[in-house]
Amino acid sequence: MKTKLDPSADLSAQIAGAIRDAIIDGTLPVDERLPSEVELCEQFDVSRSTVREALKRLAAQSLIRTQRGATGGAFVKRLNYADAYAQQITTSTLLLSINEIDFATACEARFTLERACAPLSAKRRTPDHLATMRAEIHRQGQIGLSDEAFCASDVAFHRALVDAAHNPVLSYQLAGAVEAMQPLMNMITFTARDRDKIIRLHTDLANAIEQENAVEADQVLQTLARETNAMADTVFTARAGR
Amino acid sequence: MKTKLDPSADLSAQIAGAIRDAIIDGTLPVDERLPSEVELCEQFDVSRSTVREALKRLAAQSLIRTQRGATGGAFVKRLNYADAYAQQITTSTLLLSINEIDFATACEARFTLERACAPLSAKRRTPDHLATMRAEIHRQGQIGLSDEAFCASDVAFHRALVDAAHNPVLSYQLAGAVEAMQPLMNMITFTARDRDKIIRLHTDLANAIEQENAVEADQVLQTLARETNAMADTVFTARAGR
DNA sequence: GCAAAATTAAATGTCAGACTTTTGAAATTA
DNA sequence: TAATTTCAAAAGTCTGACATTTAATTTTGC
Repeated sequence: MKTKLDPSADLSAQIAGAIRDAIIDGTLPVDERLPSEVELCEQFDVSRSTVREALKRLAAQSLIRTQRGATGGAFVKRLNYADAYAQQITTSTLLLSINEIDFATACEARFTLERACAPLSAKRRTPDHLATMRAEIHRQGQIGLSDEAFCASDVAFHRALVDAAHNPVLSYQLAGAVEAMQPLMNMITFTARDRDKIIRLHTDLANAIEQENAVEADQVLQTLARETNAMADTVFTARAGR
Repeated sequence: MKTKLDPSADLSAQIAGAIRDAIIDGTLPVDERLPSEVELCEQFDVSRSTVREALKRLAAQSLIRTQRGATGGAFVKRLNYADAYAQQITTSTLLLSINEIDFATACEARFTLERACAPLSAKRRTPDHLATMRAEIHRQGQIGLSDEAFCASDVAFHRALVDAAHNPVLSYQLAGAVEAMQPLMNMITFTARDRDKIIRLHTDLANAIEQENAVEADQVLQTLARETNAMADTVFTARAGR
């Protein structure tokens, strides 16, 4: 079964597109083995290099995995959350940095999404998630903690808050927003007073979630959003002044 | 400057990773030309096929674009929203379908995110967005409209609602959630009465947004979420019964 | 001298064929 | 029967060639 391609356009992109479509619409189910490279050469009437370039494109999108050896080949990959996260985060991070999204916009998006999540988290949180949140709060209070480590802990704290909603789709969407902001957050140097303020708000938030108090959690998140913006403003105006 | 690679692992993946890192951390700025394929061969001490496979991986993630000809080469691409959307939607769609996310979970995520957006939309909506919403409502009322077209219009309506918040990061995040749900939505056949109900709620929602009434908009969205779940339940239990 | 046309060079795109490495299965042997 | 060897299929890599595209350069014609 020869499949026709447009010889004037990029062949490997066309082949990758054809296979991608077959995966998305279910023609090629998960764990199905694709034809071998040589068979694909014959099917599309191209050389092996071209087929291989197409397969690498698909591998880069986590659509296939390959195995070497006798029973090896390219298989439709069961896309897992870890791979999807990783891809979403590179894309989101680049989108923010390249398109010069300002801190306020990214911050608004992040806290808007988190506030949406909070009522569900308050209702469904388990001791496990609360423990993670408390542990991160404790870490944030340690002296000598670098700004990067503080920000990383901040991400972990908010991640736990989101995961507590027990909705994998929400977790997936929000992970992108929160993690993509990290490079922006890392531009800020937090003063000791800033950190204290954040830690206090985190504690309030954890308490509200523990008490299943969605209204209180929402208010804390609003305050946290305002404070974060204010801190960023201070840093950026000071930097612009020099 | 030779860069060392681990010869036991996938070479093209390592090269792609090295270049990707350089792009993400800003070492390679937007529109910068990468070394030519031959130069990359020398730098990494591999053959041209391997270099090309690495470049195709990067192209698949929209990190580079290539130009042929004398002054051509591979350039760091300015990632735009359209490309980022497209990638996010393929990933989200696959994640939902492959991991058997149930309708209720996806639906909850979608409406939770939309409800987060609604207050901002109510505050910032322009006549333009309202006009789009009204136009889609009108289309949804046309007789003889196929289920697919109805769903597509539904997506367009909610997209306009989200875009009215005037936050590109929110639009980006939500587009993934809403569009990824479309295959699930397309499994549902809406009865005429269902459509009427949805159209009435859409009208209420557009009115609330027009009147800048965030509370009302939130309540309508909650109702819409409940109704959508109920309709899906009816369809799925009926299907399971047979 | 200037504009159009032809040439050239550099880069990606494609192809063909060889060799290497991995890996499971089959054949052989103790 | 169990361990070992052999084999074959498949992906991974390399080399070298040719095709195509594109901009810069050179040549030509007036």
